[in-house]
Amino acid sequence: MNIGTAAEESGVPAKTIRYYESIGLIPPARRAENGYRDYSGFDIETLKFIQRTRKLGFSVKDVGGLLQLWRDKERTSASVKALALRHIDEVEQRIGELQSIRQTLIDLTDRCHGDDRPDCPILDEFAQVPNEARD
Amino acid sequence: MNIGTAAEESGVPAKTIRYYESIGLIPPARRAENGYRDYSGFDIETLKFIQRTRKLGFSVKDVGGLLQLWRDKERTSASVKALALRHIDEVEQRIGELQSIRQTLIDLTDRCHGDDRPDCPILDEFAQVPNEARD
DNA sequence: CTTGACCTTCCAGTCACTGGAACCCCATAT
DNA sequence: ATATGGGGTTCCAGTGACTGGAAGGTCAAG
Repeated sequence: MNIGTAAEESGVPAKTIRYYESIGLIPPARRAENGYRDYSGFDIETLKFIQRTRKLGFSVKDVGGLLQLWRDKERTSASVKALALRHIDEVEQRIGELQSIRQTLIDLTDRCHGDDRPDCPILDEFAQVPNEARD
Repeated sequence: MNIGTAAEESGVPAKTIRYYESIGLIPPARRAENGYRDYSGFDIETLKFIQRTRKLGFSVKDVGGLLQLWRDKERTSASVKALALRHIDEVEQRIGELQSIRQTLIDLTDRCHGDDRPDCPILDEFAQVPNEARD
């Protein structure tokens, strides 16, 4: 199977497959006689695995770890769960930050009339003291 | 004021101030006789403005836009509000994505016993069909 | 006069791709 | 036979927003 077909089947762009090979996330592909990369059904499964974990926000490094655990039939489920739980922590951390940002922005935009006049509480807030010096 | 002091006062690292200058987000700093960058209180205000908007997740490009609006006394509050509302949309979008990721990961980890045995629903899910083919 | 803490520039690395140039290969239509 | 179009190959550069580090100049204190 050529890289284009592998890309289609796995959902990972051809360019990205080559990139994953170049950084060692996947082993170098077998080559056909003409020099083209040649992929098997198993390779596609690996690419799909990568695709799914990437979509769940795991870093490429973590995906590498997950791939190793996947291949290692002696792994403990605890080691996998630990990696996943750590990632959940990071995601929740980020959600919290974004929610705080969101609330601040909503407070600001609520106070801005948003018309033709130049005076704007949003810019005022960006320009003035952050919060506590208003007391 | 030297760059180190400006960094301290504004909260923007010296390295980052130079970077902002290099990409044109801020104009080239005045130079003292020894060639050192020299910052004024007004420069510090600008850096603080940048710091605050960056912390609210605006891209450097958007921060540039906000700086222009800030300097332009003829701007309309509507233009500022529009930029902010657009950013709120992006933030909410991202929060939604992360919440969906979080839920998926929690569902997965809940089903994983996390002990010494190798069988693990998390890896199974990453390896198997995504969702719909389970039906 | 030396030490250490500043400052300067410039280049490289991060993360995870993505775009593009320049080239090769292959099947089909003319 | 050949032109065309669509694969594939490599390698280099760019993205965003910094950050680290090397190599060197400057300055105040001991």
